[in-house]
Amino acid sequence: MDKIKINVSMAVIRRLPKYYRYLDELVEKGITRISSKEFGKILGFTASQIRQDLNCFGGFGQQGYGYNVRELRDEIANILGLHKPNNAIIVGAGNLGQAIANYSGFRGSGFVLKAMFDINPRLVGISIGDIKIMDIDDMGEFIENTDINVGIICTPKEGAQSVAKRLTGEGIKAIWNFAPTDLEVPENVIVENVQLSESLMVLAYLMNERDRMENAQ
Amino acid sequence: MDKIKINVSMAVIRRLPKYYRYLDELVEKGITRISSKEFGKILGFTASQIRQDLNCFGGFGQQGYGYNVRELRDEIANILGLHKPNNAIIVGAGNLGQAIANYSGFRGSGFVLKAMFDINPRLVGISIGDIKIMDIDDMGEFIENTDINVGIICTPKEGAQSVAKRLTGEGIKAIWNFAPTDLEVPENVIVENVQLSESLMVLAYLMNERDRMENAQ
DNA sequence: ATCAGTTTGTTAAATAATTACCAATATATT
DNA sequence: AATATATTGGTAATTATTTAACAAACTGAT
Repeated sequence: MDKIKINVSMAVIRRLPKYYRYLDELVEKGITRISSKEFGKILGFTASQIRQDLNCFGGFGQQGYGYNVRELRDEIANILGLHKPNNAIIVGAGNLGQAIANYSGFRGSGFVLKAMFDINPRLVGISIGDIKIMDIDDMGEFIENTDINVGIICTPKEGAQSVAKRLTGEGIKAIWNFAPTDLEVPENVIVENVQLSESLMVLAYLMNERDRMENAQ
Repeated sequence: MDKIKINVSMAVIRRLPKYYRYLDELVEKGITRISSKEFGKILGFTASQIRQDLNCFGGFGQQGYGYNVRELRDEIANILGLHKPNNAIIVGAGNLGQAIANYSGFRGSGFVLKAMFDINPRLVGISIGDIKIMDIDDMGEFIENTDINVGIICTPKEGAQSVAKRLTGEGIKAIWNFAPTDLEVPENVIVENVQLSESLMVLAYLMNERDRMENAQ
């Protein structure tokens, strides 16, 4: 990694995975080079934005040529830290937790699921794929022994904050949160929320807005 | 709804569900009024931002008093269109599809799940709760007869675009997309993406960045 | 009723993000 | 080797978003 701008904005960071995804597709198609102009056309971004974004992390392109697709993909993988292994556990082994346990997107992201935990004795002992559901009281010991650094919260809203407290108490440094609530965690703990209900409400809004527009015509 | 600014930015729209969620909690706690200042403290926003956002849709507050919590919540529900019924189907009845079928967040959002569809004959015929999994070839007829206007795509990446094409061909006007790909749809069709892999990569980036910072100290 | 203290809606200022531009420098062609 | 063409990286201009400021208008207490 050549350079890293001190404060890369979240707007840029949230575009990186999309760059990565499309570059990976280009590699698979056997395309070896691409200009910001072409890439922008594919992504629906301006060429300027792509060049600005990439330049937060280094000058990966070459004048008159563009970007080497494979090289750029690997650089972005590196920036995203996709090569770094991170052991994770899921807390909450209900429908959503089980779906996440089966989630194929872990592959290639560096995250490795090591176990699931639940309070429901009916679930404890079951395996999802090769992942065991364990009692949540065994969680602390497991985290310590297995070098877990990511907790994935798939509990209902009500239990989420207490789970977060327990996880951070055990020294976990990052949480992927699917519970529909904002977690309070110590300053150095990273939380990335997946708010399904918010996404659904935005969809409702956009549908509603379109109706308003049509009626206004 | 008093007024609606012509072009409300997506930044504002994506904050509305959060306003709604917190207002709902305040109603449940029995709090009847709140100022933008207090509300901002709870949400982690500035008071200015809250007043600006709300004023895109109307003057819901009162000087010297603040906002009536219940009233404001109901106004936002109305703006989001949460009272309008929208019949939905899920396409792709694997782990994720089943988890979404059981998703409690549909309640109170106006969306009603009517059926699920899959190509896998092993899944067709099974019920998830009281929702039947049907053969995808029966989808067109079902959409027509049941007044479906939202499709929820939970298929793998590979099948997603063809499903989207089929759905829009049947006249569906909105898609909630969980497949890790960008869908091409006719102009008037709304797509809201839930990109789990992008969220996970952002988490990876932030963890990686924190490590860089710590090593730089 | 009056007055001090609040708090809004709105306008202005400041900040952030995106887009346009262009010199520098590469490639490709003759 | 010379020249035309392409394309970057960085800077400047533009646009969008957020924050600050404040007159107007309400509440609640005396």
